[in-house]
Amino acid sequence: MPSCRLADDFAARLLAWWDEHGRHDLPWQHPRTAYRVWVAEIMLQQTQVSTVIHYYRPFLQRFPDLQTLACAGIDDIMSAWSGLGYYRRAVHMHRAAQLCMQLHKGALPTTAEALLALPGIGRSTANAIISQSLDLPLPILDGNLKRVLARHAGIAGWPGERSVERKLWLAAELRLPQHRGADYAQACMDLGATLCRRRQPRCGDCPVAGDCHALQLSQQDELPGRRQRRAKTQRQLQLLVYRRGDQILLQKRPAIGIWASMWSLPEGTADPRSAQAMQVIRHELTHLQLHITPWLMPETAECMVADTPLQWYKLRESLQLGLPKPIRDIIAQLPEPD
DNA sequence: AAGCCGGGGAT
DNA sequence: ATCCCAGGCTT
Repeated sequence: MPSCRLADDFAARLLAWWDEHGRHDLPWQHPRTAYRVWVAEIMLQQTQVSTVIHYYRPFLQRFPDLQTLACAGIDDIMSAWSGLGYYRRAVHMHRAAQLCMQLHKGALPTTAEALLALPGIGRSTANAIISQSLDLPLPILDGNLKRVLARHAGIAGWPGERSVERKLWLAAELRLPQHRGADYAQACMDLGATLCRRRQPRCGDCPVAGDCHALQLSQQDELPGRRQRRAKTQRQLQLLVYRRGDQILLQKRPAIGIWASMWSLPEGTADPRSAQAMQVIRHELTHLQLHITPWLMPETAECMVADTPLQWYKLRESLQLGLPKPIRDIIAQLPEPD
């Protein structure tokens, strides 16, 4: 069967390359327990290794096992997550940990199906956890693999499209080895991260360049295809800065929407006759552009009643809470109290 | 199928 | 400025 030859060749060459040139010292590789791999995989969703590196060890120090995470308060978890972005991941992880306490005797389940049922875990993440912690060969399809496979198999189109994604999953399955599932998953990602990069791929060093479709046709720069880009919607955000001596008033964001469940500055409208507009901050997200106007409220102003919790914090303490970056920046540039 | 959800790094 | 990153969830 030709597909077996493909799998053997591809995986064997990749593994041989990885043994010598791969990354063997990432913090979640030692030991490769399910909990440690899970935390890493969630942090790594849409987030680069170079960023996650700074968060992973402190997070594990604070939440060394699944039970600790399940029993922790969401504020503690959000604080540890602060700066990583996509904060819903932290909420999902907390809920997943509690579900594991109820349904799986306090451990992560050991089948992809059961993992898939947990919030925050899709097919790729489930397979990544199983393959790495149990050393079983299962296909994964993250940003690295989408690029590697689109090029090696010559799959055109934007991977966000269903039809393209289906082809990519099939290509991933066809290349699976019989053994060394954990090393193979890591090898695939290392190939994408270090050689088969978006720009300037190092095809001269690639172990699977010999039968790479993109290289044969010089299509490395065209594959994978890009999404059609759209204009970002613009959104205004008015934030209120209430000072009381060395304290500042913060408000919990709603559980849905941007910065879900995080502490932030209260949102509302200010009277420009009494409040002082600070410098407008532009904050880019994937799908929209925020124009944030912070309003310095007069000291005598009363804060309106809100539908989410309000809390006074000392300036210095507030910066330890885990605030969205623009909020941190606004607070950091406030003048010190007299 | 398309929209939503952050922040940082590279170019 | 623009693109991309160890994606998944919701509508």
